[in-house]
Amino acid sequence: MAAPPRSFGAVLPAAFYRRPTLEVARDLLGATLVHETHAGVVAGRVVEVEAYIGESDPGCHAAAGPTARNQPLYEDPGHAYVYLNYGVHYLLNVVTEARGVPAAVLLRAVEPVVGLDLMRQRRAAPAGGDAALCRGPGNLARAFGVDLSHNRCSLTRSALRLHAREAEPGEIAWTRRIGLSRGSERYWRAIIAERREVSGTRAWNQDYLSAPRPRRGHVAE
DNA sequence: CGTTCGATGCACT
DNA sequence: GTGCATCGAACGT
Repeated sequence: MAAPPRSFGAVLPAAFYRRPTLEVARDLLGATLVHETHAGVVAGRVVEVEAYIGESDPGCHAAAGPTARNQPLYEDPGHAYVYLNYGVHYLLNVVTEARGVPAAVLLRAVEPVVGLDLMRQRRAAPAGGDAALCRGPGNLARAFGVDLSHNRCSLTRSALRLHAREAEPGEIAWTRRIGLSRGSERYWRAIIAERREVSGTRAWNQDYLSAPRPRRGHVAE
């Protein structure tokens, strides 16, 4: 069998997610995403996230108000919002703010830490090596075995969890969001700078050099 | 290095 | 019927 699972920080409590989304996004950098399944344990350190905040955010799935699909965004902070994108990839979000306030943080990339063999299996050993195993939100979900069955699951109680970071994450940079048809002008993507596991081109990742700081004020009423 | 394009399922109009 | 919070292969510079 594999080596005994190493210990991580404490599981992040619901109160962690019940805060302004940009603060949650920032504080998720360096946290550890863990998933235990019958196939084994995988874990990785979060290095890239994006915030989606409210019905006034054109990039947020709640931009047109509540629908059947985006219902989890309106529910309890600390739960997962998973959906199928482009008919091909599952994307994993963590719900933030408060009940009734549709907001979430998209997990876009982690640095593989535990269960690399299982990740390689699930990802069919991608070109780019281990740094690419969980680079990009679709790849991350695949490497972690996350699919629609994890929609609405509690990230504070289930086999899919986030653990508090145990060390400072390093330099954090805010950039424009990537890949959106609307809302890409907002600097709501946070990355740990200079990490090979972060997705996007050099241009996208250097965009922060002239970027304003993210605006505050997206707090639940 | 860069850009373009097809695959693919389903929510939404 | 339209349009994606993507990915990787294929091609151009």
